[in-house]
Amino acid sequence: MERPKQADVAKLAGVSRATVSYVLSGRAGGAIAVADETRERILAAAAELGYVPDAGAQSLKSGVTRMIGATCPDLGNPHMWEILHGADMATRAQGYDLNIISTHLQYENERGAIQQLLRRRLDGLLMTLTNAEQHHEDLKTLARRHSPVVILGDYDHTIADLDTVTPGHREGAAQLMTHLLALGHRRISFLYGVASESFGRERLDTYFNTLRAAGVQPDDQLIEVCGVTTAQAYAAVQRILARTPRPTAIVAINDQLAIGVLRAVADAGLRVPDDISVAGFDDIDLARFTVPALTTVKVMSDEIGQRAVALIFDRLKDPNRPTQQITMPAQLAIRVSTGPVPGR
Amino acid sequence: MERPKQADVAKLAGVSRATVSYVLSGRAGGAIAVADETRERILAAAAELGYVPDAGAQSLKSGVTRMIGATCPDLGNPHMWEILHGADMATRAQGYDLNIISTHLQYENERGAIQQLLRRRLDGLLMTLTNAEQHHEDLKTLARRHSPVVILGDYDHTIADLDTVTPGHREGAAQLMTHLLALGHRRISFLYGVASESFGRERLDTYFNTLRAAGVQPDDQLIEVCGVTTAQAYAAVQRILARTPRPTAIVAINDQLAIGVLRAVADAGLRVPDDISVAGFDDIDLARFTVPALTTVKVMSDEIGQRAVALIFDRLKDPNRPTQQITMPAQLAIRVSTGPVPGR
DNA sequence: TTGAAAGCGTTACCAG
DNA sequence: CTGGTAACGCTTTCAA
Repeated sequence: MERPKQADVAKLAGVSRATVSYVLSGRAGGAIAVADETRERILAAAAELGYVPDAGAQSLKSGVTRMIGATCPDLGNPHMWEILHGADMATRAQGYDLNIISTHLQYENERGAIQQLLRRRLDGLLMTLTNAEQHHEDLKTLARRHSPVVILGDYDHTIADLDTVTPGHREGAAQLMTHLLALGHRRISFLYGVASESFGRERLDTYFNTLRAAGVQPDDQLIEVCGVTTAQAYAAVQRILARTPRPTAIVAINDQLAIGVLRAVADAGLRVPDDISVAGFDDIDLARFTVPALTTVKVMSDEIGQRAVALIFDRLKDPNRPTQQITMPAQLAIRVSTGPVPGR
Repeated sequence: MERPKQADVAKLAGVSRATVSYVLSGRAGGAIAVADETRERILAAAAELGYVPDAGAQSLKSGVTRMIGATCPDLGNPHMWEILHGADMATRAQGYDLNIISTHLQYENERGAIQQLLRRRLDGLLMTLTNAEQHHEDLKTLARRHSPVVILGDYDHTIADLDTVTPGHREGAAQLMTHLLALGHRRISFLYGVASESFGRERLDTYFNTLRAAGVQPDDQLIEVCGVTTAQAYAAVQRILARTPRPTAIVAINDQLAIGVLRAVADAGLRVPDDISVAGFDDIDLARFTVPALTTVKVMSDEIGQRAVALIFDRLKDPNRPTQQITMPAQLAIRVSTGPVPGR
């Protein structure tokens, strides 16, 4: 038999298709009563044939797929899969499947994920957007329809009114800058390696604001833009170190880049933190294992994923509820890669 | 309108549903002819309503979903997402969607992925199995049906006859051991951090065989079992270093663990490679950026994903073709974490 | 308790 | 070129 269908099970068990449906969907026993003997017979027949209901046909009828999507902008960033892990656990807990969609930081692929939401009737979608502004139109439409979509990351709520879960990067950046200023650092370089200008902007903004509030005039020369990979960060550090006077600290916009910074600094014959301090964001698992261990802003990655999924299920329950904007707390994790400014 | 359907588009354009189907599926122009003017009208109507065809209904009809699944046993292992990246690109190139399913190294979740293949009618499934033997029954069934399934990793082909793509860990392990032996190492510890006893076994076997072939009697004391996380590797190294005499080299079963080894060795006040050599497997992106840079076995992660997807499409084209077992080449990447045995 | 039949949104065939 | 109609596999009334 190529692929047994409900009718085959019914025939083998000698009952009607309706009865098979009742038993297999677990509805028998409640409102619908089915003889125990019949029930066993159906179960046995299904097992014998290796029958598996066709989810497509089921959802055509029911309108739900029990499938939730989540975009991953960069499979190479450990921070993302920590979030995805939390999302996956929360999704499974409800008996749904999580479908991870890699977007490689590309607009078309992000758009493709929205198309999957629509075409494949995903019951929900978690999105990390490289550049939300580009998706203006689509997001407006999703918002208007109260689609079960949650945006992860810093997001300009005025683009379209959607549920969001934002890591506390802003708060964390302030803590980190305060920490560095207290150690006497004034020439602090910021390594801005992201996919688009708007992404991670909140960390850069906070960098400027905190400096100014401390009476330090920011120097645009100290902002170094690079790509998202560790290798690109490594290359960018060469440029940073060539500046005179040399910065006394480098803040990378995430830990993935900070790892490249640590290595580049070591290769330049400088010591961390004696000659130069290094810090990152996210507190990925590996941050504790770099040499030296990395000072970084801990965000609650796992919980971010969980909360986002919770928002999806909330909206599924009540599609018209007002949108929610959740900002997760952050906490500076001071390790050994940051220290007093040299000569102090 | 809640969700426009084909009929709505047809009504707005003033044509029949069949015509809409022809135009939207791009079949118009060939065997079926549709007036250009009509065609434009339909496209305009679809755009105006924001019509998106229902993939569930389409695949109920066509029997295909244009969706391929891929399990990821451990989102925390960079090697995996390098493979997934390759798979994703290859999948997209064919206009299919790749659906990444996280399994957290758990049997039930791996089984769940197989269920998704069946229930959701995935057109193919890439599987990395924690313990293939456990899946004996399911795999046999899949093989019998010539299901479009590809197993990634070292796999005992006699369990069930399936397509496989295997990283060249065996060959790489031999190269690595030869390298260490040539450097004078005899007490080489092997850090075996995997989800189950069968996983990664080929590397351990090769370790034993190469030692014996070199006339070195393996010492079971030097095999240290741990979990899959960097933190667990870190803890395991404490135990390894307590051995007397202390090993002169530590081989970790993958780079993710090797990073924990590097850090633990540094924390113990030992220098790599002067006091102890360290090596790993996979050559993840980060391996070049550890301090010191890690000697490791490079496997062609991206290509592994690509080849696996190619096997899926091959089978889709010809379901009954014989199975293929592909082993990808490996290459030892000698960096600075390995050196001559101390005192030589 | 069970069977018959309608319908979910789509495609594809067959007459007009 | 277009409209009607029969599937695709399933769930769910409604009667019996």
